[in-house]
Amino acid sequence: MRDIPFPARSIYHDHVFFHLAPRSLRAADKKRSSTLQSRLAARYRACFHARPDPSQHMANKDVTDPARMEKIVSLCKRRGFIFQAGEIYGGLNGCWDYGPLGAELKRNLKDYWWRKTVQERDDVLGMDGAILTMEQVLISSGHVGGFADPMCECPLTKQRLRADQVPASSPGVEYTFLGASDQTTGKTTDKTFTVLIPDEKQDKDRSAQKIALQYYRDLLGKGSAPKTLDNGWTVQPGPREGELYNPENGVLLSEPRMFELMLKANFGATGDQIAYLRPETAQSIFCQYKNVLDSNRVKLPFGIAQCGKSFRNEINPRNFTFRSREFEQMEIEYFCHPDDGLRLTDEWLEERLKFYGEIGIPREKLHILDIPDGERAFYSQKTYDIEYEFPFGIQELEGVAYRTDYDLGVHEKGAGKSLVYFDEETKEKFLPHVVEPSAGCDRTVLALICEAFDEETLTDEKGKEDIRTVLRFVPRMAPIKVGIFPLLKKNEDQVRICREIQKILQPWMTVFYDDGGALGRRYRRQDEVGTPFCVTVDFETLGEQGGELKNTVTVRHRDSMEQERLPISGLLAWLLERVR
RNA sequence: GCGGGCGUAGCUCAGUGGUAGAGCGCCACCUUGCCAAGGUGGAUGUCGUGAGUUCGAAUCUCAUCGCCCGCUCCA
Repeated sequence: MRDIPFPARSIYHDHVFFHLAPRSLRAADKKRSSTLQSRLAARYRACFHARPDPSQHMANKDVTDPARMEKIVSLCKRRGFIFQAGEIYGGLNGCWDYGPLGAELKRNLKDYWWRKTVQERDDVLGMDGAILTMEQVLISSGHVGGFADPMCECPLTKQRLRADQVPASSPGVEYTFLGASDQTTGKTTDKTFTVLIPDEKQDKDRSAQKIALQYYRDLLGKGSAPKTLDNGWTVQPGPREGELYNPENGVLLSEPRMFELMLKANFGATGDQIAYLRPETAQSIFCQYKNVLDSNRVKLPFGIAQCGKSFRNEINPRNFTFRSREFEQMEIEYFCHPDDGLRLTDEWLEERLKFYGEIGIPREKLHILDIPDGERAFYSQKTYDIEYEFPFGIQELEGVAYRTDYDLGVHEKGAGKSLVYFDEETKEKFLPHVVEPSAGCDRTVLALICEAFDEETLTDEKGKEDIRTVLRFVPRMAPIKVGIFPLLKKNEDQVRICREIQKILQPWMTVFYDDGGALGRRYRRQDEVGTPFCVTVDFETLGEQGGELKNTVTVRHRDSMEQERLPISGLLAWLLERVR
């Protein structure tokens, strides 16, 4: 991908930059362009006071790279990173299993996050809450009822509209059609269709018939045969009380339906007790905030971190593991004095960006959105989205949200228990505010793979070209740290020494022994799964070429393909320094 | 959930009503003294699943599951 130079601009701190590499669009897809363009334009408005003309930077740069994504998905399956859940039964939509290498990768990410956020900080404690969640908790948080918007559907355009956002219709005449038939196929329908034609419209009967025919044409099949409106129609003044009409075409919308956004679990002897699978790990933290505080002698500001599974009934899982029904979150709820909330939100953003750098996602590939007023959740005073340039588009990895005292407030009220904090020093009593850096674990794993994936063209002495597929994980994320190979598998001494080296390294890191095929091929196999180092035991190791190189091995580097000679005795220390 | 496209070996795909295929990968043996594809042999499929039409279905029809694109949604 080519990058168009663009000035980064500081918006609130000198050290935080908005990365504005404007993404452009596939010229072939105009419809898509316009949506994306408007979305991007909105982002520019959101991020800048004085904004540059986005259109200047939109050209000639593909925002998506489906071919690259296909290769990544294929590699993931072929080498055992990620499989579709229940694949042999046809697969379960929106669910994925991590294979051997994927599990290592994900574990490395979670372990590193835990180490950095919990173990190496004095002010953050860990917890691990239950997945099954009481309905009461989620009623208080607003997940039951509150966030599930009733939606209506337009039978003509199939558009979905939020019932509470449909504007009132102006007075007119409501036509109800009672059915139609197709003269050639003989197909008929008695489905009714209702449309409101506003009073100011001329020739209402014709307008109503035209739109009804459009509806029945879609229903009966798109053949060219004329359709007839059977049974005529009825007319009454509209709009009727309590009914909603599509503002664009006047069509009567379907009854509002609630969308089930959470997954339920039934249990108890007769299965009539219900609980929800948590839609986020945050709620158990809020509910246990007081217990953690009381049992650990901590003072504000402090945080509680949790990593674990959450579940959402995604309408439309998509983009490989990016949007799944079951996913893992890495969340921190950082409790603080109300005066410190905004400052800490900025500090956490910076902290989290540092983290992404440490796991191998460069700052240039991250986009930070400062979500403007009106687009944030109503309780949030500040929200940053950290987005990554996936091959399928720029998508969110993490949100850093200043949630004020909303969460503790609703649980205090819902549970009827005081969650007020008493500051010994200032003698002040208050409900703590919360800053929440909430990261998607599976998304980050996907970002790690996407970022690491590379195809390198090598040219040998004869000028022959060869493509090397390599995953350039930073060593601390790599599923396998070291490959161990005998130069010749028939040489018993080489094999024995390899096994000895394996025993030395195994307690400290993942290693992989391989003696299959030519040595170069083994190197390439490890490149493809991102193993940063390979150790080869050869004839020098055995001391056959004079004693000088005895007990040394070749260490080969994944990225440069260069080699160096190291003594076996120093191997463990040398590797530990580089893989942690 | 709606509309369009698609589903054949581990992967990428060819095969449009008449014996299930190719390349790569994989396994075994040989060869190989440090960057893949040299030799010999081998395994692999209920053609996504189920029903229907047909003497006969990977191929046609319907349903279903899944994937991709677009809408919609994303606390």
